[in-house]
Amino acid sequence: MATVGRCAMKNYSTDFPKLGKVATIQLMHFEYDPSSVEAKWQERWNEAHVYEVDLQKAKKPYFTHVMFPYPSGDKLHIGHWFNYSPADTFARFKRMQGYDVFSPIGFDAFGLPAENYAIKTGVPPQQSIPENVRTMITQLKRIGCMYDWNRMVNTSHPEYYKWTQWLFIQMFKNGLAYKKKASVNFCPNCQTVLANEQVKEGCCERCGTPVIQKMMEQWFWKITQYADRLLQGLDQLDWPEKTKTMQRNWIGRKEGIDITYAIEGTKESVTCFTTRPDTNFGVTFIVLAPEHPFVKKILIGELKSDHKKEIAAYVSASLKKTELERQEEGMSKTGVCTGFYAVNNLNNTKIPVWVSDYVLAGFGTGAVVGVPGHDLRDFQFAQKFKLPVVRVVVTSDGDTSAIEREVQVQEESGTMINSGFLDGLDIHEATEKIMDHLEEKGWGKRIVTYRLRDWSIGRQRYWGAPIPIIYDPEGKPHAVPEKNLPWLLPQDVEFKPKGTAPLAQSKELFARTEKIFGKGWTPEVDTMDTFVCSSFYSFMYLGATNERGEYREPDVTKNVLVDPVLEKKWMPVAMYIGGAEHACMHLIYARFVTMALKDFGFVSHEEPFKKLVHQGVITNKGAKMSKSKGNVVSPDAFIERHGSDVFRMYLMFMGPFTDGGDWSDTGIKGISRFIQRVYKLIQPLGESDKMNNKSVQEDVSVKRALHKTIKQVTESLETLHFNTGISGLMELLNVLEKAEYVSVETAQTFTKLLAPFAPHLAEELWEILNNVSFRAQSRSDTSSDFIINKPWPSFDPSLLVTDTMTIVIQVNGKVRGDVQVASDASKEEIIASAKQNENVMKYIQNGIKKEIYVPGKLVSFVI
RNA sequence: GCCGCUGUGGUGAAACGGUAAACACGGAGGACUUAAAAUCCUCUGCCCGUUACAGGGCUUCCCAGUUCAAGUCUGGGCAGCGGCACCA
Repeated sequence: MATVGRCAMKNYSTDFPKLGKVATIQLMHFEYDPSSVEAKWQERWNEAHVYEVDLQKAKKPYFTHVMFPYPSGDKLHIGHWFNYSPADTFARFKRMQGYDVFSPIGFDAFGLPAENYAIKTGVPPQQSIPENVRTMITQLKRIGCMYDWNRMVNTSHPEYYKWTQWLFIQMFKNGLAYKKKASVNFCPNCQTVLANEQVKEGCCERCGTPVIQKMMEQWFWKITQYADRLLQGLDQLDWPEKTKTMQRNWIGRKEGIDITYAIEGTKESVTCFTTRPDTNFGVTFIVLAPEHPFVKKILIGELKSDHKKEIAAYVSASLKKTELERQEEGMSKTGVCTGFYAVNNLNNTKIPVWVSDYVLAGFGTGAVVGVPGHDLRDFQFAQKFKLPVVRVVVTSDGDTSAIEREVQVQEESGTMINSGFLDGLDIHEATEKIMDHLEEKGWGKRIVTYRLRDWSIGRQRYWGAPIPIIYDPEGKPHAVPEKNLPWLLPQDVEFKPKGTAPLAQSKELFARTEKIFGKGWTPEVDTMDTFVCSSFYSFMYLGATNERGEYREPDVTKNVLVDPVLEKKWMPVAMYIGGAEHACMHLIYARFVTMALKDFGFVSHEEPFKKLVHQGVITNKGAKMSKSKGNVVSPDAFIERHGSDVFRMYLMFMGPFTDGGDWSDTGIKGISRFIQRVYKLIQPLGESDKMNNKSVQEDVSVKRALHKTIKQVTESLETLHFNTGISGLMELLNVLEKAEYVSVETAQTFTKLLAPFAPHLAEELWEILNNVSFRAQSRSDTSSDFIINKPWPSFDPSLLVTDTMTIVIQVNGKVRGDVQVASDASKEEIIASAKQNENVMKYIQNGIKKEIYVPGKLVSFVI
């Protein structure tokens, strides 16, 4: 129809509608044109700085943000929208509830995704990243989120990364950063070391290449020192249980004992870690990891072994295997005998010492006792190499070993046999008793182990914050003095990875180091893992001052990472929203760094995120959307056609926020219709003088429906059930459309309820309704202020009570009818009238055994 | 293998232990239109029954249990998803 866009062209001025328009308006078919209206309000919000918060003056601080994106070359995809728009709806709701909501956004601009994009396009990251950031800012602004753009952060900006470097220096000074030669995960494709957390199923988290183990001199941060605190802190957090469990499992605290065995005919001993010392009488062999020091001594000839050749071949072969190959070998065990024997002091038996790569160098002591009677892996090893199997536990069903059924069962209960002084004891009692015994004799020592490894933070890549370390001519590391920060990322390097750290090629970096520190001094050439940059960015938001990524406190020598007053006031983040995939990466690093910063005295809180929510994943035909699969759905076409409001509402309406779901655009029409219908209902109110007609009264049922909706939408938003919130608004719209008369007050309240979901349309309608109110001189909300600054409506509980109510009648649990009664009817009256129901009477003829009345709900007869 | 989550119409989904399927999509029929789109109205879980109304039976992955009453609580299966995994 020709009127498309017509409404969009008028009404933007605050001029009153001309008289005489009323009659024609009712005949016209109005359509809402989102593209111009959304642009208009985005501009006005921007001009009025509505979403900027005065952090000092704010009275009811509410700090919320989403996990910031990395600026790769791709545009914002559905996943971003599914994360950001519901988060924004929640932030708007909180703001209307009267909180000073601080909702910033930034860019995780260092690291592999950004750098890989640069490598692919051949454009250096220092050039392409700012471009991508600019594009993404434009796109983010089109969503219409209430971001405080004055406090944007960008981790690749020197103003930011000097604080990343400052953080490293604090870690170094406090003994939490150290360099050591260790077997580390290495991705041959990305040409860099990876942290344990960044290896998924033996492959690189970023590119999927099988990861290999490499001995390298690397920088680590001592996250293991915080293992127990990271574990305990979880109990206080309002986080999804699933995420807390994942962190608990990742930390993997285990209590056990280190038992030391003398090796016959040598002065050597081997220490094995076990959590099941109760089965120690069943030990028939010992297995060492190929990297174990005892094995090394054999290889260098310090210990004489007849099997040296086989051992050497085995060790070199297994060191070449990738993580994936080790895993794929699965159940088939390999290994070689060393020819040495250990002595089990408990029963004075001689047990052979073997080498096998099913024992991991990095866990426990890198040596285990083989208990083939009660451990599947040991059993398989024993079978393969014809080693004896001894059973020492009888389970309750009389089975001496689960192994007999070819399944590994970690007995939860059972009784000891074949175990000397432990015989007859329950396995738990036996565990305690033998640990006491071993400690008394000096053969063992109770110990707690963790699965958690120290965080390997060095990367042999270009696009990251340089590690602020310099080496003196003796090779001893020193921190770059704070006054020399930012320790700039050199520009004179080829950024494409070649297996060595790109910074090592920088003449400028080496010259700079010698110039400042003297001849013979050299710089560290690794850069930091991007997860270091993102481990403290919430604090950085509080110190950011503008959209260019500059900060309030540029001087790192003052050690003020964040203004302590602001930090106390705003942290921890009240609501943090982002993907569950960060459960054991970013979310554990950020907690560790916050704890360390607290211990160093720079911040007052120990946990960064008080409440955490994960949005679900949007898939396409069941598969995760990814560029490589070519199944990424772009939001652009939908926004072009329906506008941001409709698109974000559709994403919220699709299903529960935390569930995600499979993408399909079949329902977006429903939301688009809803938006049009809302406009069609409310827009004419702004043009007519209908509301001045005092002879027409709004029906009480309309008020009642309105208040029911206020309650429903408020509760839905509080619990992030956006889908049911929207359906509540739809139900109300259905009522309003059928009503003969809708008051301006009702329309205003409806618009407020709509505001967090469809902010642009709500502002538009608010403006329209305010013009009317102003003319009518009858409203208090007459200012031309934004709807986002208006208070969230509250409901009147008395309006939720109706005069009559429907009581359902059940007989033996089956519904047999219902009855209308007055709201204030007594139990007796209600039961009496229930018995009068014609259909019910058929069933209760033979007498009633029991009568149950659930107030306001139902009557249940048992016959 | 271990840990966690999920399972409801043709579809996305609702449902303080209390009328299962709200809201929406899709579908069918109708109105308007030269026509299409858009819009509006009616119907829409399955089966029996009736000209029509009434009625009745069945139904939330499967099997038990608790309860006047179970999608919801308990136990045991099955299926799917996610995390961890040769971790001693």
